[in-house]
Amino acid sequence: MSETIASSTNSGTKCHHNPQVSCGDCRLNAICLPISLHIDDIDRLDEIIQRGRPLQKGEHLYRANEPFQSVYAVRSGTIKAVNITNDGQEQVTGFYLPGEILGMDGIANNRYTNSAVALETAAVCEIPFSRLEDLSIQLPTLQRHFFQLMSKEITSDQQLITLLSKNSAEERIAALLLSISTRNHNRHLSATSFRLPMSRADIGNYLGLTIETVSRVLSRFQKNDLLSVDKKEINILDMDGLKRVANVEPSCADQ
Amino acid sequence: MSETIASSTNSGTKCHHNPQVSCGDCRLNAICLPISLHIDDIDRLDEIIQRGRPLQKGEHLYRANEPFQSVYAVRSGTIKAVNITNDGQEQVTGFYLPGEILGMDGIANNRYTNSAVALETAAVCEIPFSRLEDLSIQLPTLQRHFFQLMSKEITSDQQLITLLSKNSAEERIAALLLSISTRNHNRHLSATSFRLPMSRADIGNYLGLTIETVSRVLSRFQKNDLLSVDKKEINILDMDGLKRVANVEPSCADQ
DNA sequence: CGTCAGTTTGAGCGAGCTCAACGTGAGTGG
DNA sequence: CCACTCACGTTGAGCTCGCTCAAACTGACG
Repeated sequence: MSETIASSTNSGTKCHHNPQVSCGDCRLNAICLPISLHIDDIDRLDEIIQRGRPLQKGEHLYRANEPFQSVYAVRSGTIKAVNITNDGQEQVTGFYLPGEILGMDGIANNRYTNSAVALETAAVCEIPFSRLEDLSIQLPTLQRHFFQLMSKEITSDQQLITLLSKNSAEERIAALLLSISTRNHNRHLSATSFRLPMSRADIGNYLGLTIETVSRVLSRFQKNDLLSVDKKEINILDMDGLKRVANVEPSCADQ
Repeated sequence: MSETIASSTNSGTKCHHNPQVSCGDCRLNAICLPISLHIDDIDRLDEIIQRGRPLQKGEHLYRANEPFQSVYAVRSGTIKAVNITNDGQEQVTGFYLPGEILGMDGIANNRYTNSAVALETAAVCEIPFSRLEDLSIQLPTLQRHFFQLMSKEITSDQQLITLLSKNSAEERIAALLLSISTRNHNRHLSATSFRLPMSRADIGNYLGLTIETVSRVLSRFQKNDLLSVDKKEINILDMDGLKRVANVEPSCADQ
């Protein structure tokens, strides 16, 4: 495992948006692309990764239909992926938190099918895909890991399909809250107390609901003492109750 | 292109379920995994592919939670992928027609997350994944193509997410019909006249609708002279009208 | 002939949408 | 400092699309 590497080297600059930190030093390397790579191999991956200035809230990382060049790892902040429908509506297809990879939709046709927009100040690592392909040939572990990442995107998209097709408004919103909670926990943040990075409109769009319904359901959850809501601050008070509402067995959430 | 290969070699056995046909001889090799591979490379791919007896209607190709070993290319017939929810309901996440690849959901955790069930007598090519990985390292074109296939699965899942989240029952059903039409056309079959391989229940499950709604919408389409329906036989009478209902620009459908 | 799975059609209901009003807080400019 | 705006969120009232429940039809098969 590579977790020991992160703490053994210098980590003087603490700001999460800092573009200087290499993969070997990154606190996310246990859940990001470098997972299970050897030390030397992490350095080789590190060499192809480009780190630019942070994105401001609302700024595009890429736009649908642009030529595909790279996939991106979120370093800090949150990015949403948005699909533009034929009649001009937007569909949010995913929220990407630190350590998660986006842009893989662009591989199929060498054009992104989604747009990616920062929901708050966010820093990303750009991974030029052609160089990742080359490196994958030399490092079978990396090839396998990237296959797994894409497969994970497929399974989480299919989870969302199921959610949209089968579940009520309450179940959808509970499932999203639990998903964010779990992903925070995996990043060693609080599973019960966090700030939603996205607006009610984004939540509704993602879950196929109106903002009014999102608002009403959150109010209802609060009334039932499942959680407390203050604008975007969420405090889960009754985790098991929330899981019961989401129809999820007590141990897991989606993604 | 490899299309010329198919017709230049012997194709004495015409039955689509025939397990003897190699990739080089297969009439689907222009849209299946061998696409854009060189002749010699197709033979190397062919060596790792296993072809068993056809599946009967209702038979499982694999089940959710089984250890992942292989991905599968559909050779004939139709396979549906089904996700089992926590509370035991089934969600159809995709229909796979000849030339299409399924099973990629299993890569992430070395277990299938879906079950795969034959909707009619169907033959598949089994592609052991570990051998595909090895070959991908030796054939960069194959690696790239498999990345593209996975990406295509992601984009088509996201199309479905958008459909479920934003579109009415009529739009969803029109979109599905157009998708099947397009995919038939790509396989050099009629785009306007075909047999639905799946039941109303499967359609409804896939599209997040009840069987009653599916039936009513199809009746309405027939009443409006968009198509004629006779059990599972579909005849599209007004393609542009159907595309208008689906909110799709005249040239394309999903997947 | 009965049975059974799949499908069609009708009648009434309800979850979530639409429309509308109001509340809140941050920013801006006098 | 207040007045104003603007984005975002909350809450209420009524409506609608698709669901539920129920009945009847069709064709395949023993």
